[in-house]
Amino acid sequence: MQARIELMSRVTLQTIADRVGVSRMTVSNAFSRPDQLSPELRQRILSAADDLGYVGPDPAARALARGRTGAVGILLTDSLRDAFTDEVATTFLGAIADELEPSGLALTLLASGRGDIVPARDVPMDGAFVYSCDTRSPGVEWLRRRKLPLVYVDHAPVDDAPSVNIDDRSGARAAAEHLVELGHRRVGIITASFAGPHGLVTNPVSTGDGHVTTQRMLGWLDGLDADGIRPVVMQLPTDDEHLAYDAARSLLDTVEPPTALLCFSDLLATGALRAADQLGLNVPGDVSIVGFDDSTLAARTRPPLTTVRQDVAAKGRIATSMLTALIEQTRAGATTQAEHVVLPTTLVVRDSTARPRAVE
Amino acid sequence: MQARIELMSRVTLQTIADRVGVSRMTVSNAFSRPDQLSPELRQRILSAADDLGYVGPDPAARALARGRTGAVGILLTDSLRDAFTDEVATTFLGAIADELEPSGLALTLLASGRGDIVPARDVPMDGAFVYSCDTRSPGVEWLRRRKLPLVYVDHAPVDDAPSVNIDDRSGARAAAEHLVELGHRRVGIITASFAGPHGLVTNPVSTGDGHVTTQRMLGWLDGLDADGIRPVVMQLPTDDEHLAYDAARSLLDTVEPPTALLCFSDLLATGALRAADQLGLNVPGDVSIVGFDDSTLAARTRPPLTTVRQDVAAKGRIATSMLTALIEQTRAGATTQAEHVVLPTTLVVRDSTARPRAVE
DNA sequence: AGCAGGTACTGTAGCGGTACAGAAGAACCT
DNA sequence: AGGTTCTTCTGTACCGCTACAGTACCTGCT
Repeated sequence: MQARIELMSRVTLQTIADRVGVSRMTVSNAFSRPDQLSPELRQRILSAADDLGYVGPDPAARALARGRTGAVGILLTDSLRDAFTDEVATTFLGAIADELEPSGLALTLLASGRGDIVPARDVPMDGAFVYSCDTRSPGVEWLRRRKLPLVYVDHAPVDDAPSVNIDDRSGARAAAEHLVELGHRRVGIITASFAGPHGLVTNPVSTGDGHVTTQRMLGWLDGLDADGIRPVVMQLPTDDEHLAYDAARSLLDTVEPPTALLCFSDLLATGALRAADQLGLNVPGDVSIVGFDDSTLAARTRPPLTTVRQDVAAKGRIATSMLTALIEQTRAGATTQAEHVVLPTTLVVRDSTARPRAVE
Repeated sequence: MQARIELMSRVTLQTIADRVGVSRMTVSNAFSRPDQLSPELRQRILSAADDLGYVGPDPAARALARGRTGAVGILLTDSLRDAFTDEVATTFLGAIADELEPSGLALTLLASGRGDIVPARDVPMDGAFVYSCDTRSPGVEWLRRRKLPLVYVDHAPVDDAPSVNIDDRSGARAAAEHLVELGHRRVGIITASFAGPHGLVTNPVSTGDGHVTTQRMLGWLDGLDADGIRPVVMQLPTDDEHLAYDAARSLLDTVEPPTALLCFSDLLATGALRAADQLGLNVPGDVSIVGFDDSTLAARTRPPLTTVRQDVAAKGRIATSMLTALIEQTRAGATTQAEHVVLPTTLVVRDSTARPRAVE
């Protein structure tokens, strides 16, 4: 117990220790390991701390000493604003936040960080989610280099780290097959890809695409190829309703328009619905439209959308338990084979798809 | 330069210093203050660091030494999941995230934290937003005790801390006056309050309510009182469309139903619209309905909603610049009078309000 | 009496950085 | 030559806390 000079300075464990006449360590224990000292002494310490206006061990100092911060990060490719506009993303975030709550971990949103401060590199955290990011994004690279426990979501699986995906390919395939079964032969696709070329695309599977984009495209092609159908593909730079509207207009306003449209998301599908409406085309009479995700939007459009359902909340829950487990494991020094979960998708048929007029 | 034993242990500044043959401080400078050493040496150090797989100064250690973490928190009363379901909240979060990006600060969502880990107390951060929280919530208390720079949003202003609010009261009043001017005399109110009693309420202004709830109620009453109108008030525990549906049904399905409904949010208003529809009542022919917020929902309902517009994005931007300024100030030791911003609200008249039949 | 086993508290040695005040030499000026 | 100023690097002293290995004393058992 060395009585340090007690200036007006900050109240620390030492301040309290000096006041009560015990060692700093005992004060620390009073806060962090109550079983290490007698209840009476602990009470004395706690009330002295209260007198001095001490709130509790400084989180930053504690983080350094303990080696953990109490927060996990989530890296999102898009600007964070976009993440908050997209219903699928917000649902996912909500599920994570919810699932994280009992563990007491906070969720830190990692901006891409222009300039010299890069959150993925500079923010203290115990682990992170990589959500729907480009594998080559600098943020991902930083997180990996930091050797943080990572869980990839909607992202091409990386060997050594656990991942959660949905079965995008099968879902897309089911959607395509559904159209084929109805008798459609001229099919348009409206998809979104931050990488690839935009506009009308001839070779729809490009290498630079995000995992989800690629998988869905492969699935659609799987379903169409069987019948030799070559779709017309419009690729948008983002998942935006207005862009989809324009794209759908230009696809539908031709001499021999597609009788059905496969869309990357329900949001794009609503744009397509609006375009059809604008052109005086009946859905599903003149053109069938299929979405993806089965967001709340899908059931509310007119007509309600045929779409591919994914369980976004489950994705969030599973990712979270994987991450907390991984953090635990890493701390314990254990090494387990990384798990790669793929959640099922199911086709939900509503009223936006029907047989094309020609075959009726 | 003391050559510490170099085990398989972690790579730190010292490891690199030993390797290159300079002091640890110089290595630190190579990363954090490039102007303090010659470009050549810096390059040597950086490449040595790269060889050793060093990512950069450990964020937790740096946070302790520098006294800042690079993240700000946001405390939300509701479960975080709710925050992600509500469009107003997500828009607000998006605006904050966006505005925060250039500063390189990350945004940490503070869960209320059951159990012994309380993020508001235990997570390292440089400041925080208190968004639409109960003044007496334990989270707020912890943040205040930590003496963190705080900005209150949609929260009763606290003297010493800056705050951002919208003019809820005037907005609500304008909505009420609009109905009065149209000739409505029997008015119902559907509001949400996590505190007060729920169901039919006789004394609509209770003390335990949130600031926003109280202000809107006062505004509505301001507008109705002038003409001696005593509204029927239904108070819901949360901002939920289904609850609003039920509430609206029970209000409208009576002998002498209100000819107009004032709703706490556009979301509640959509519930009310659905209820009217279900009861075979025409909006606005049989009943007028007014929302609040002017979210994207409002323009999309049938009929489009008359509502009170608030600029949520501006709220987020202003709150963010206030917080960053406050953090800067606090660091500089300056003390300024806390600013209390109130943003305007405006009535947006669309097609969900009209004169009541009786007076036509 | 002698010793194992608790319980309650303490001291030391970090955790991995950064701030700040030098120190040593080169460059510039009069 | 002597003084000033810059540039470039170094040493020390923390930041505030915790892990861990004691120490001291008390209890109970043989």
